[in-house]
Amino acid sequence: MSKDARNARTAAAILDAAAQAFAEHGRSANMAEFAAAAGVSRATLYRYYPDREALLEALAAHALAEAAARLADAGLERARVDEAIERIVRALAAVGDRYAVLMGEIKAEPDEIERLIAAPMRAVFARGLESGALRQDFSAEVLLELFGGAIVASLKLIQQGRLGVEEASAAAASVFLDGARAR
Amino acid sequence: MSKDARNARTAAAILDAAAQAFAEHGRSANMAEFAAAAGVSRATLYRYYPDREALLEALAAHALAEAAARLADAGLERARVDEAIERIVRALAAVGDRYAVLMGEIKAEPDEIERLIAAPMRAVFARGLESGALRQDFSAEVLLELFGGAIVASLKLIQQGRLGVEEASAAAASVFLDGARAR
DNA sequence: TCTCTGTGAGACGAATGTGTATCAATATCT
DNA sequence: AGATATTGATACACATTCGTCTCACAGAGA
Repeated sequence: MSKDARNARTAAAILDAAAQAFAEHGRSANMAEFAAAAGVSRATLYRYYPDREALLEALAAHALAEAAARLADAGLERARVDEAIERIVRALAAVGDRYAVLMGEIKAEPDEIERLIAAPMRAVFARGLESGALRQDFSAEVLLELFGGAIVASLKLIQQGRLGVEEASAAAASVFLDGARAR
Repeated sequence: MSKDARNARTAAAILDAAAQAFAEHGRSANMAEFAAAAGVSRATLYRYYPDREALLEALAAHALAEAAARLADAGLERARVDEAIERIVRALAAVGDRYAVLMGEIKAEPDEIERLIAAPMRAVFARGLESGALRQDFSAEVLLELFGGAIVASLKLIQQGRLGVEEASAAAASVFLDGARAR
């Protein structure tokens, strides 16, 4: 294996371990804990990520990229609005399952989040409002926020092991959708 | 004013200021910041609350007591299920508006939370399931969690100033209720 | 084998936050 | 006014974490 490839592999391994350690120890996880989780010395960790912020940034970028990829793969614009909403829940639940703790801590560019995550969702809701599939008495923004609440709730159910990913996604999508649908 | 009354007043003032500072500076607020927010020296702060944990505990107890009081005043058991759910949202939105940041940080006794907050809500949902007012395909636990997600979403809308307390409460209650109601 | 690169181990200084102690100044009570 | 309690300011010891640095060691490649 070339040294570049090995470096990239180590960097990725550190990132994966960091994500896990972050989920376990919470927001206050040390660089030492990240290093330990990655099976690497603290010195090495600093060689790959010059400081804590860089690590968190890389972590956020990683999670963001994965979520964006799943969302892009979901073919939202070609699906009916209610089907699209179900797909969004499933896509984000699958990713958020591993990165949920980052939610309140992310250092990613808000522009990127807006462009890759919020915009596609917003488009679905706008379409739903325009086509009359969604109730008209609340704005897309408000519906989007409530939808986010449902997703977060489903993530909690998943993390507590009370429901599987599929069940939790279905519950969140079904309840939200029945509530947000035009009658 | 007697010294006891004055002490109590100072303690309360510190607590109020701490709640505000906590909401502003977030989870990592210093004792120094709490003291400054209360217009009191750090030494005095330590005289009233021997350590950080004691302060946070008192803060949580305060918030919990207020939420519990509002919930108890709501007369949930005497209202129809959907009306009770609307009242819960309004009650918790009014309190959570000021204490939302504590959500993930509370040091309160889980028993107390269960007894004062979760149990009354659970009772409403159990009643709704039993009477057929709520859909039967999800457990009370799951519905409760999704309901919590809706409430948190409404708190976010309130804090961002995008909706008033009344509007946000109404939106959360209406969307959740339409989604959770039996058809 | 020799060299080079990456790594682990550990020491280190700087910064920050916590909780304690002291003392002078101020407000309150008698 | 005089005694007492409360406060602010300040200094301190202690712990934690961060980020840097050095050095010895092991493995890959020439």
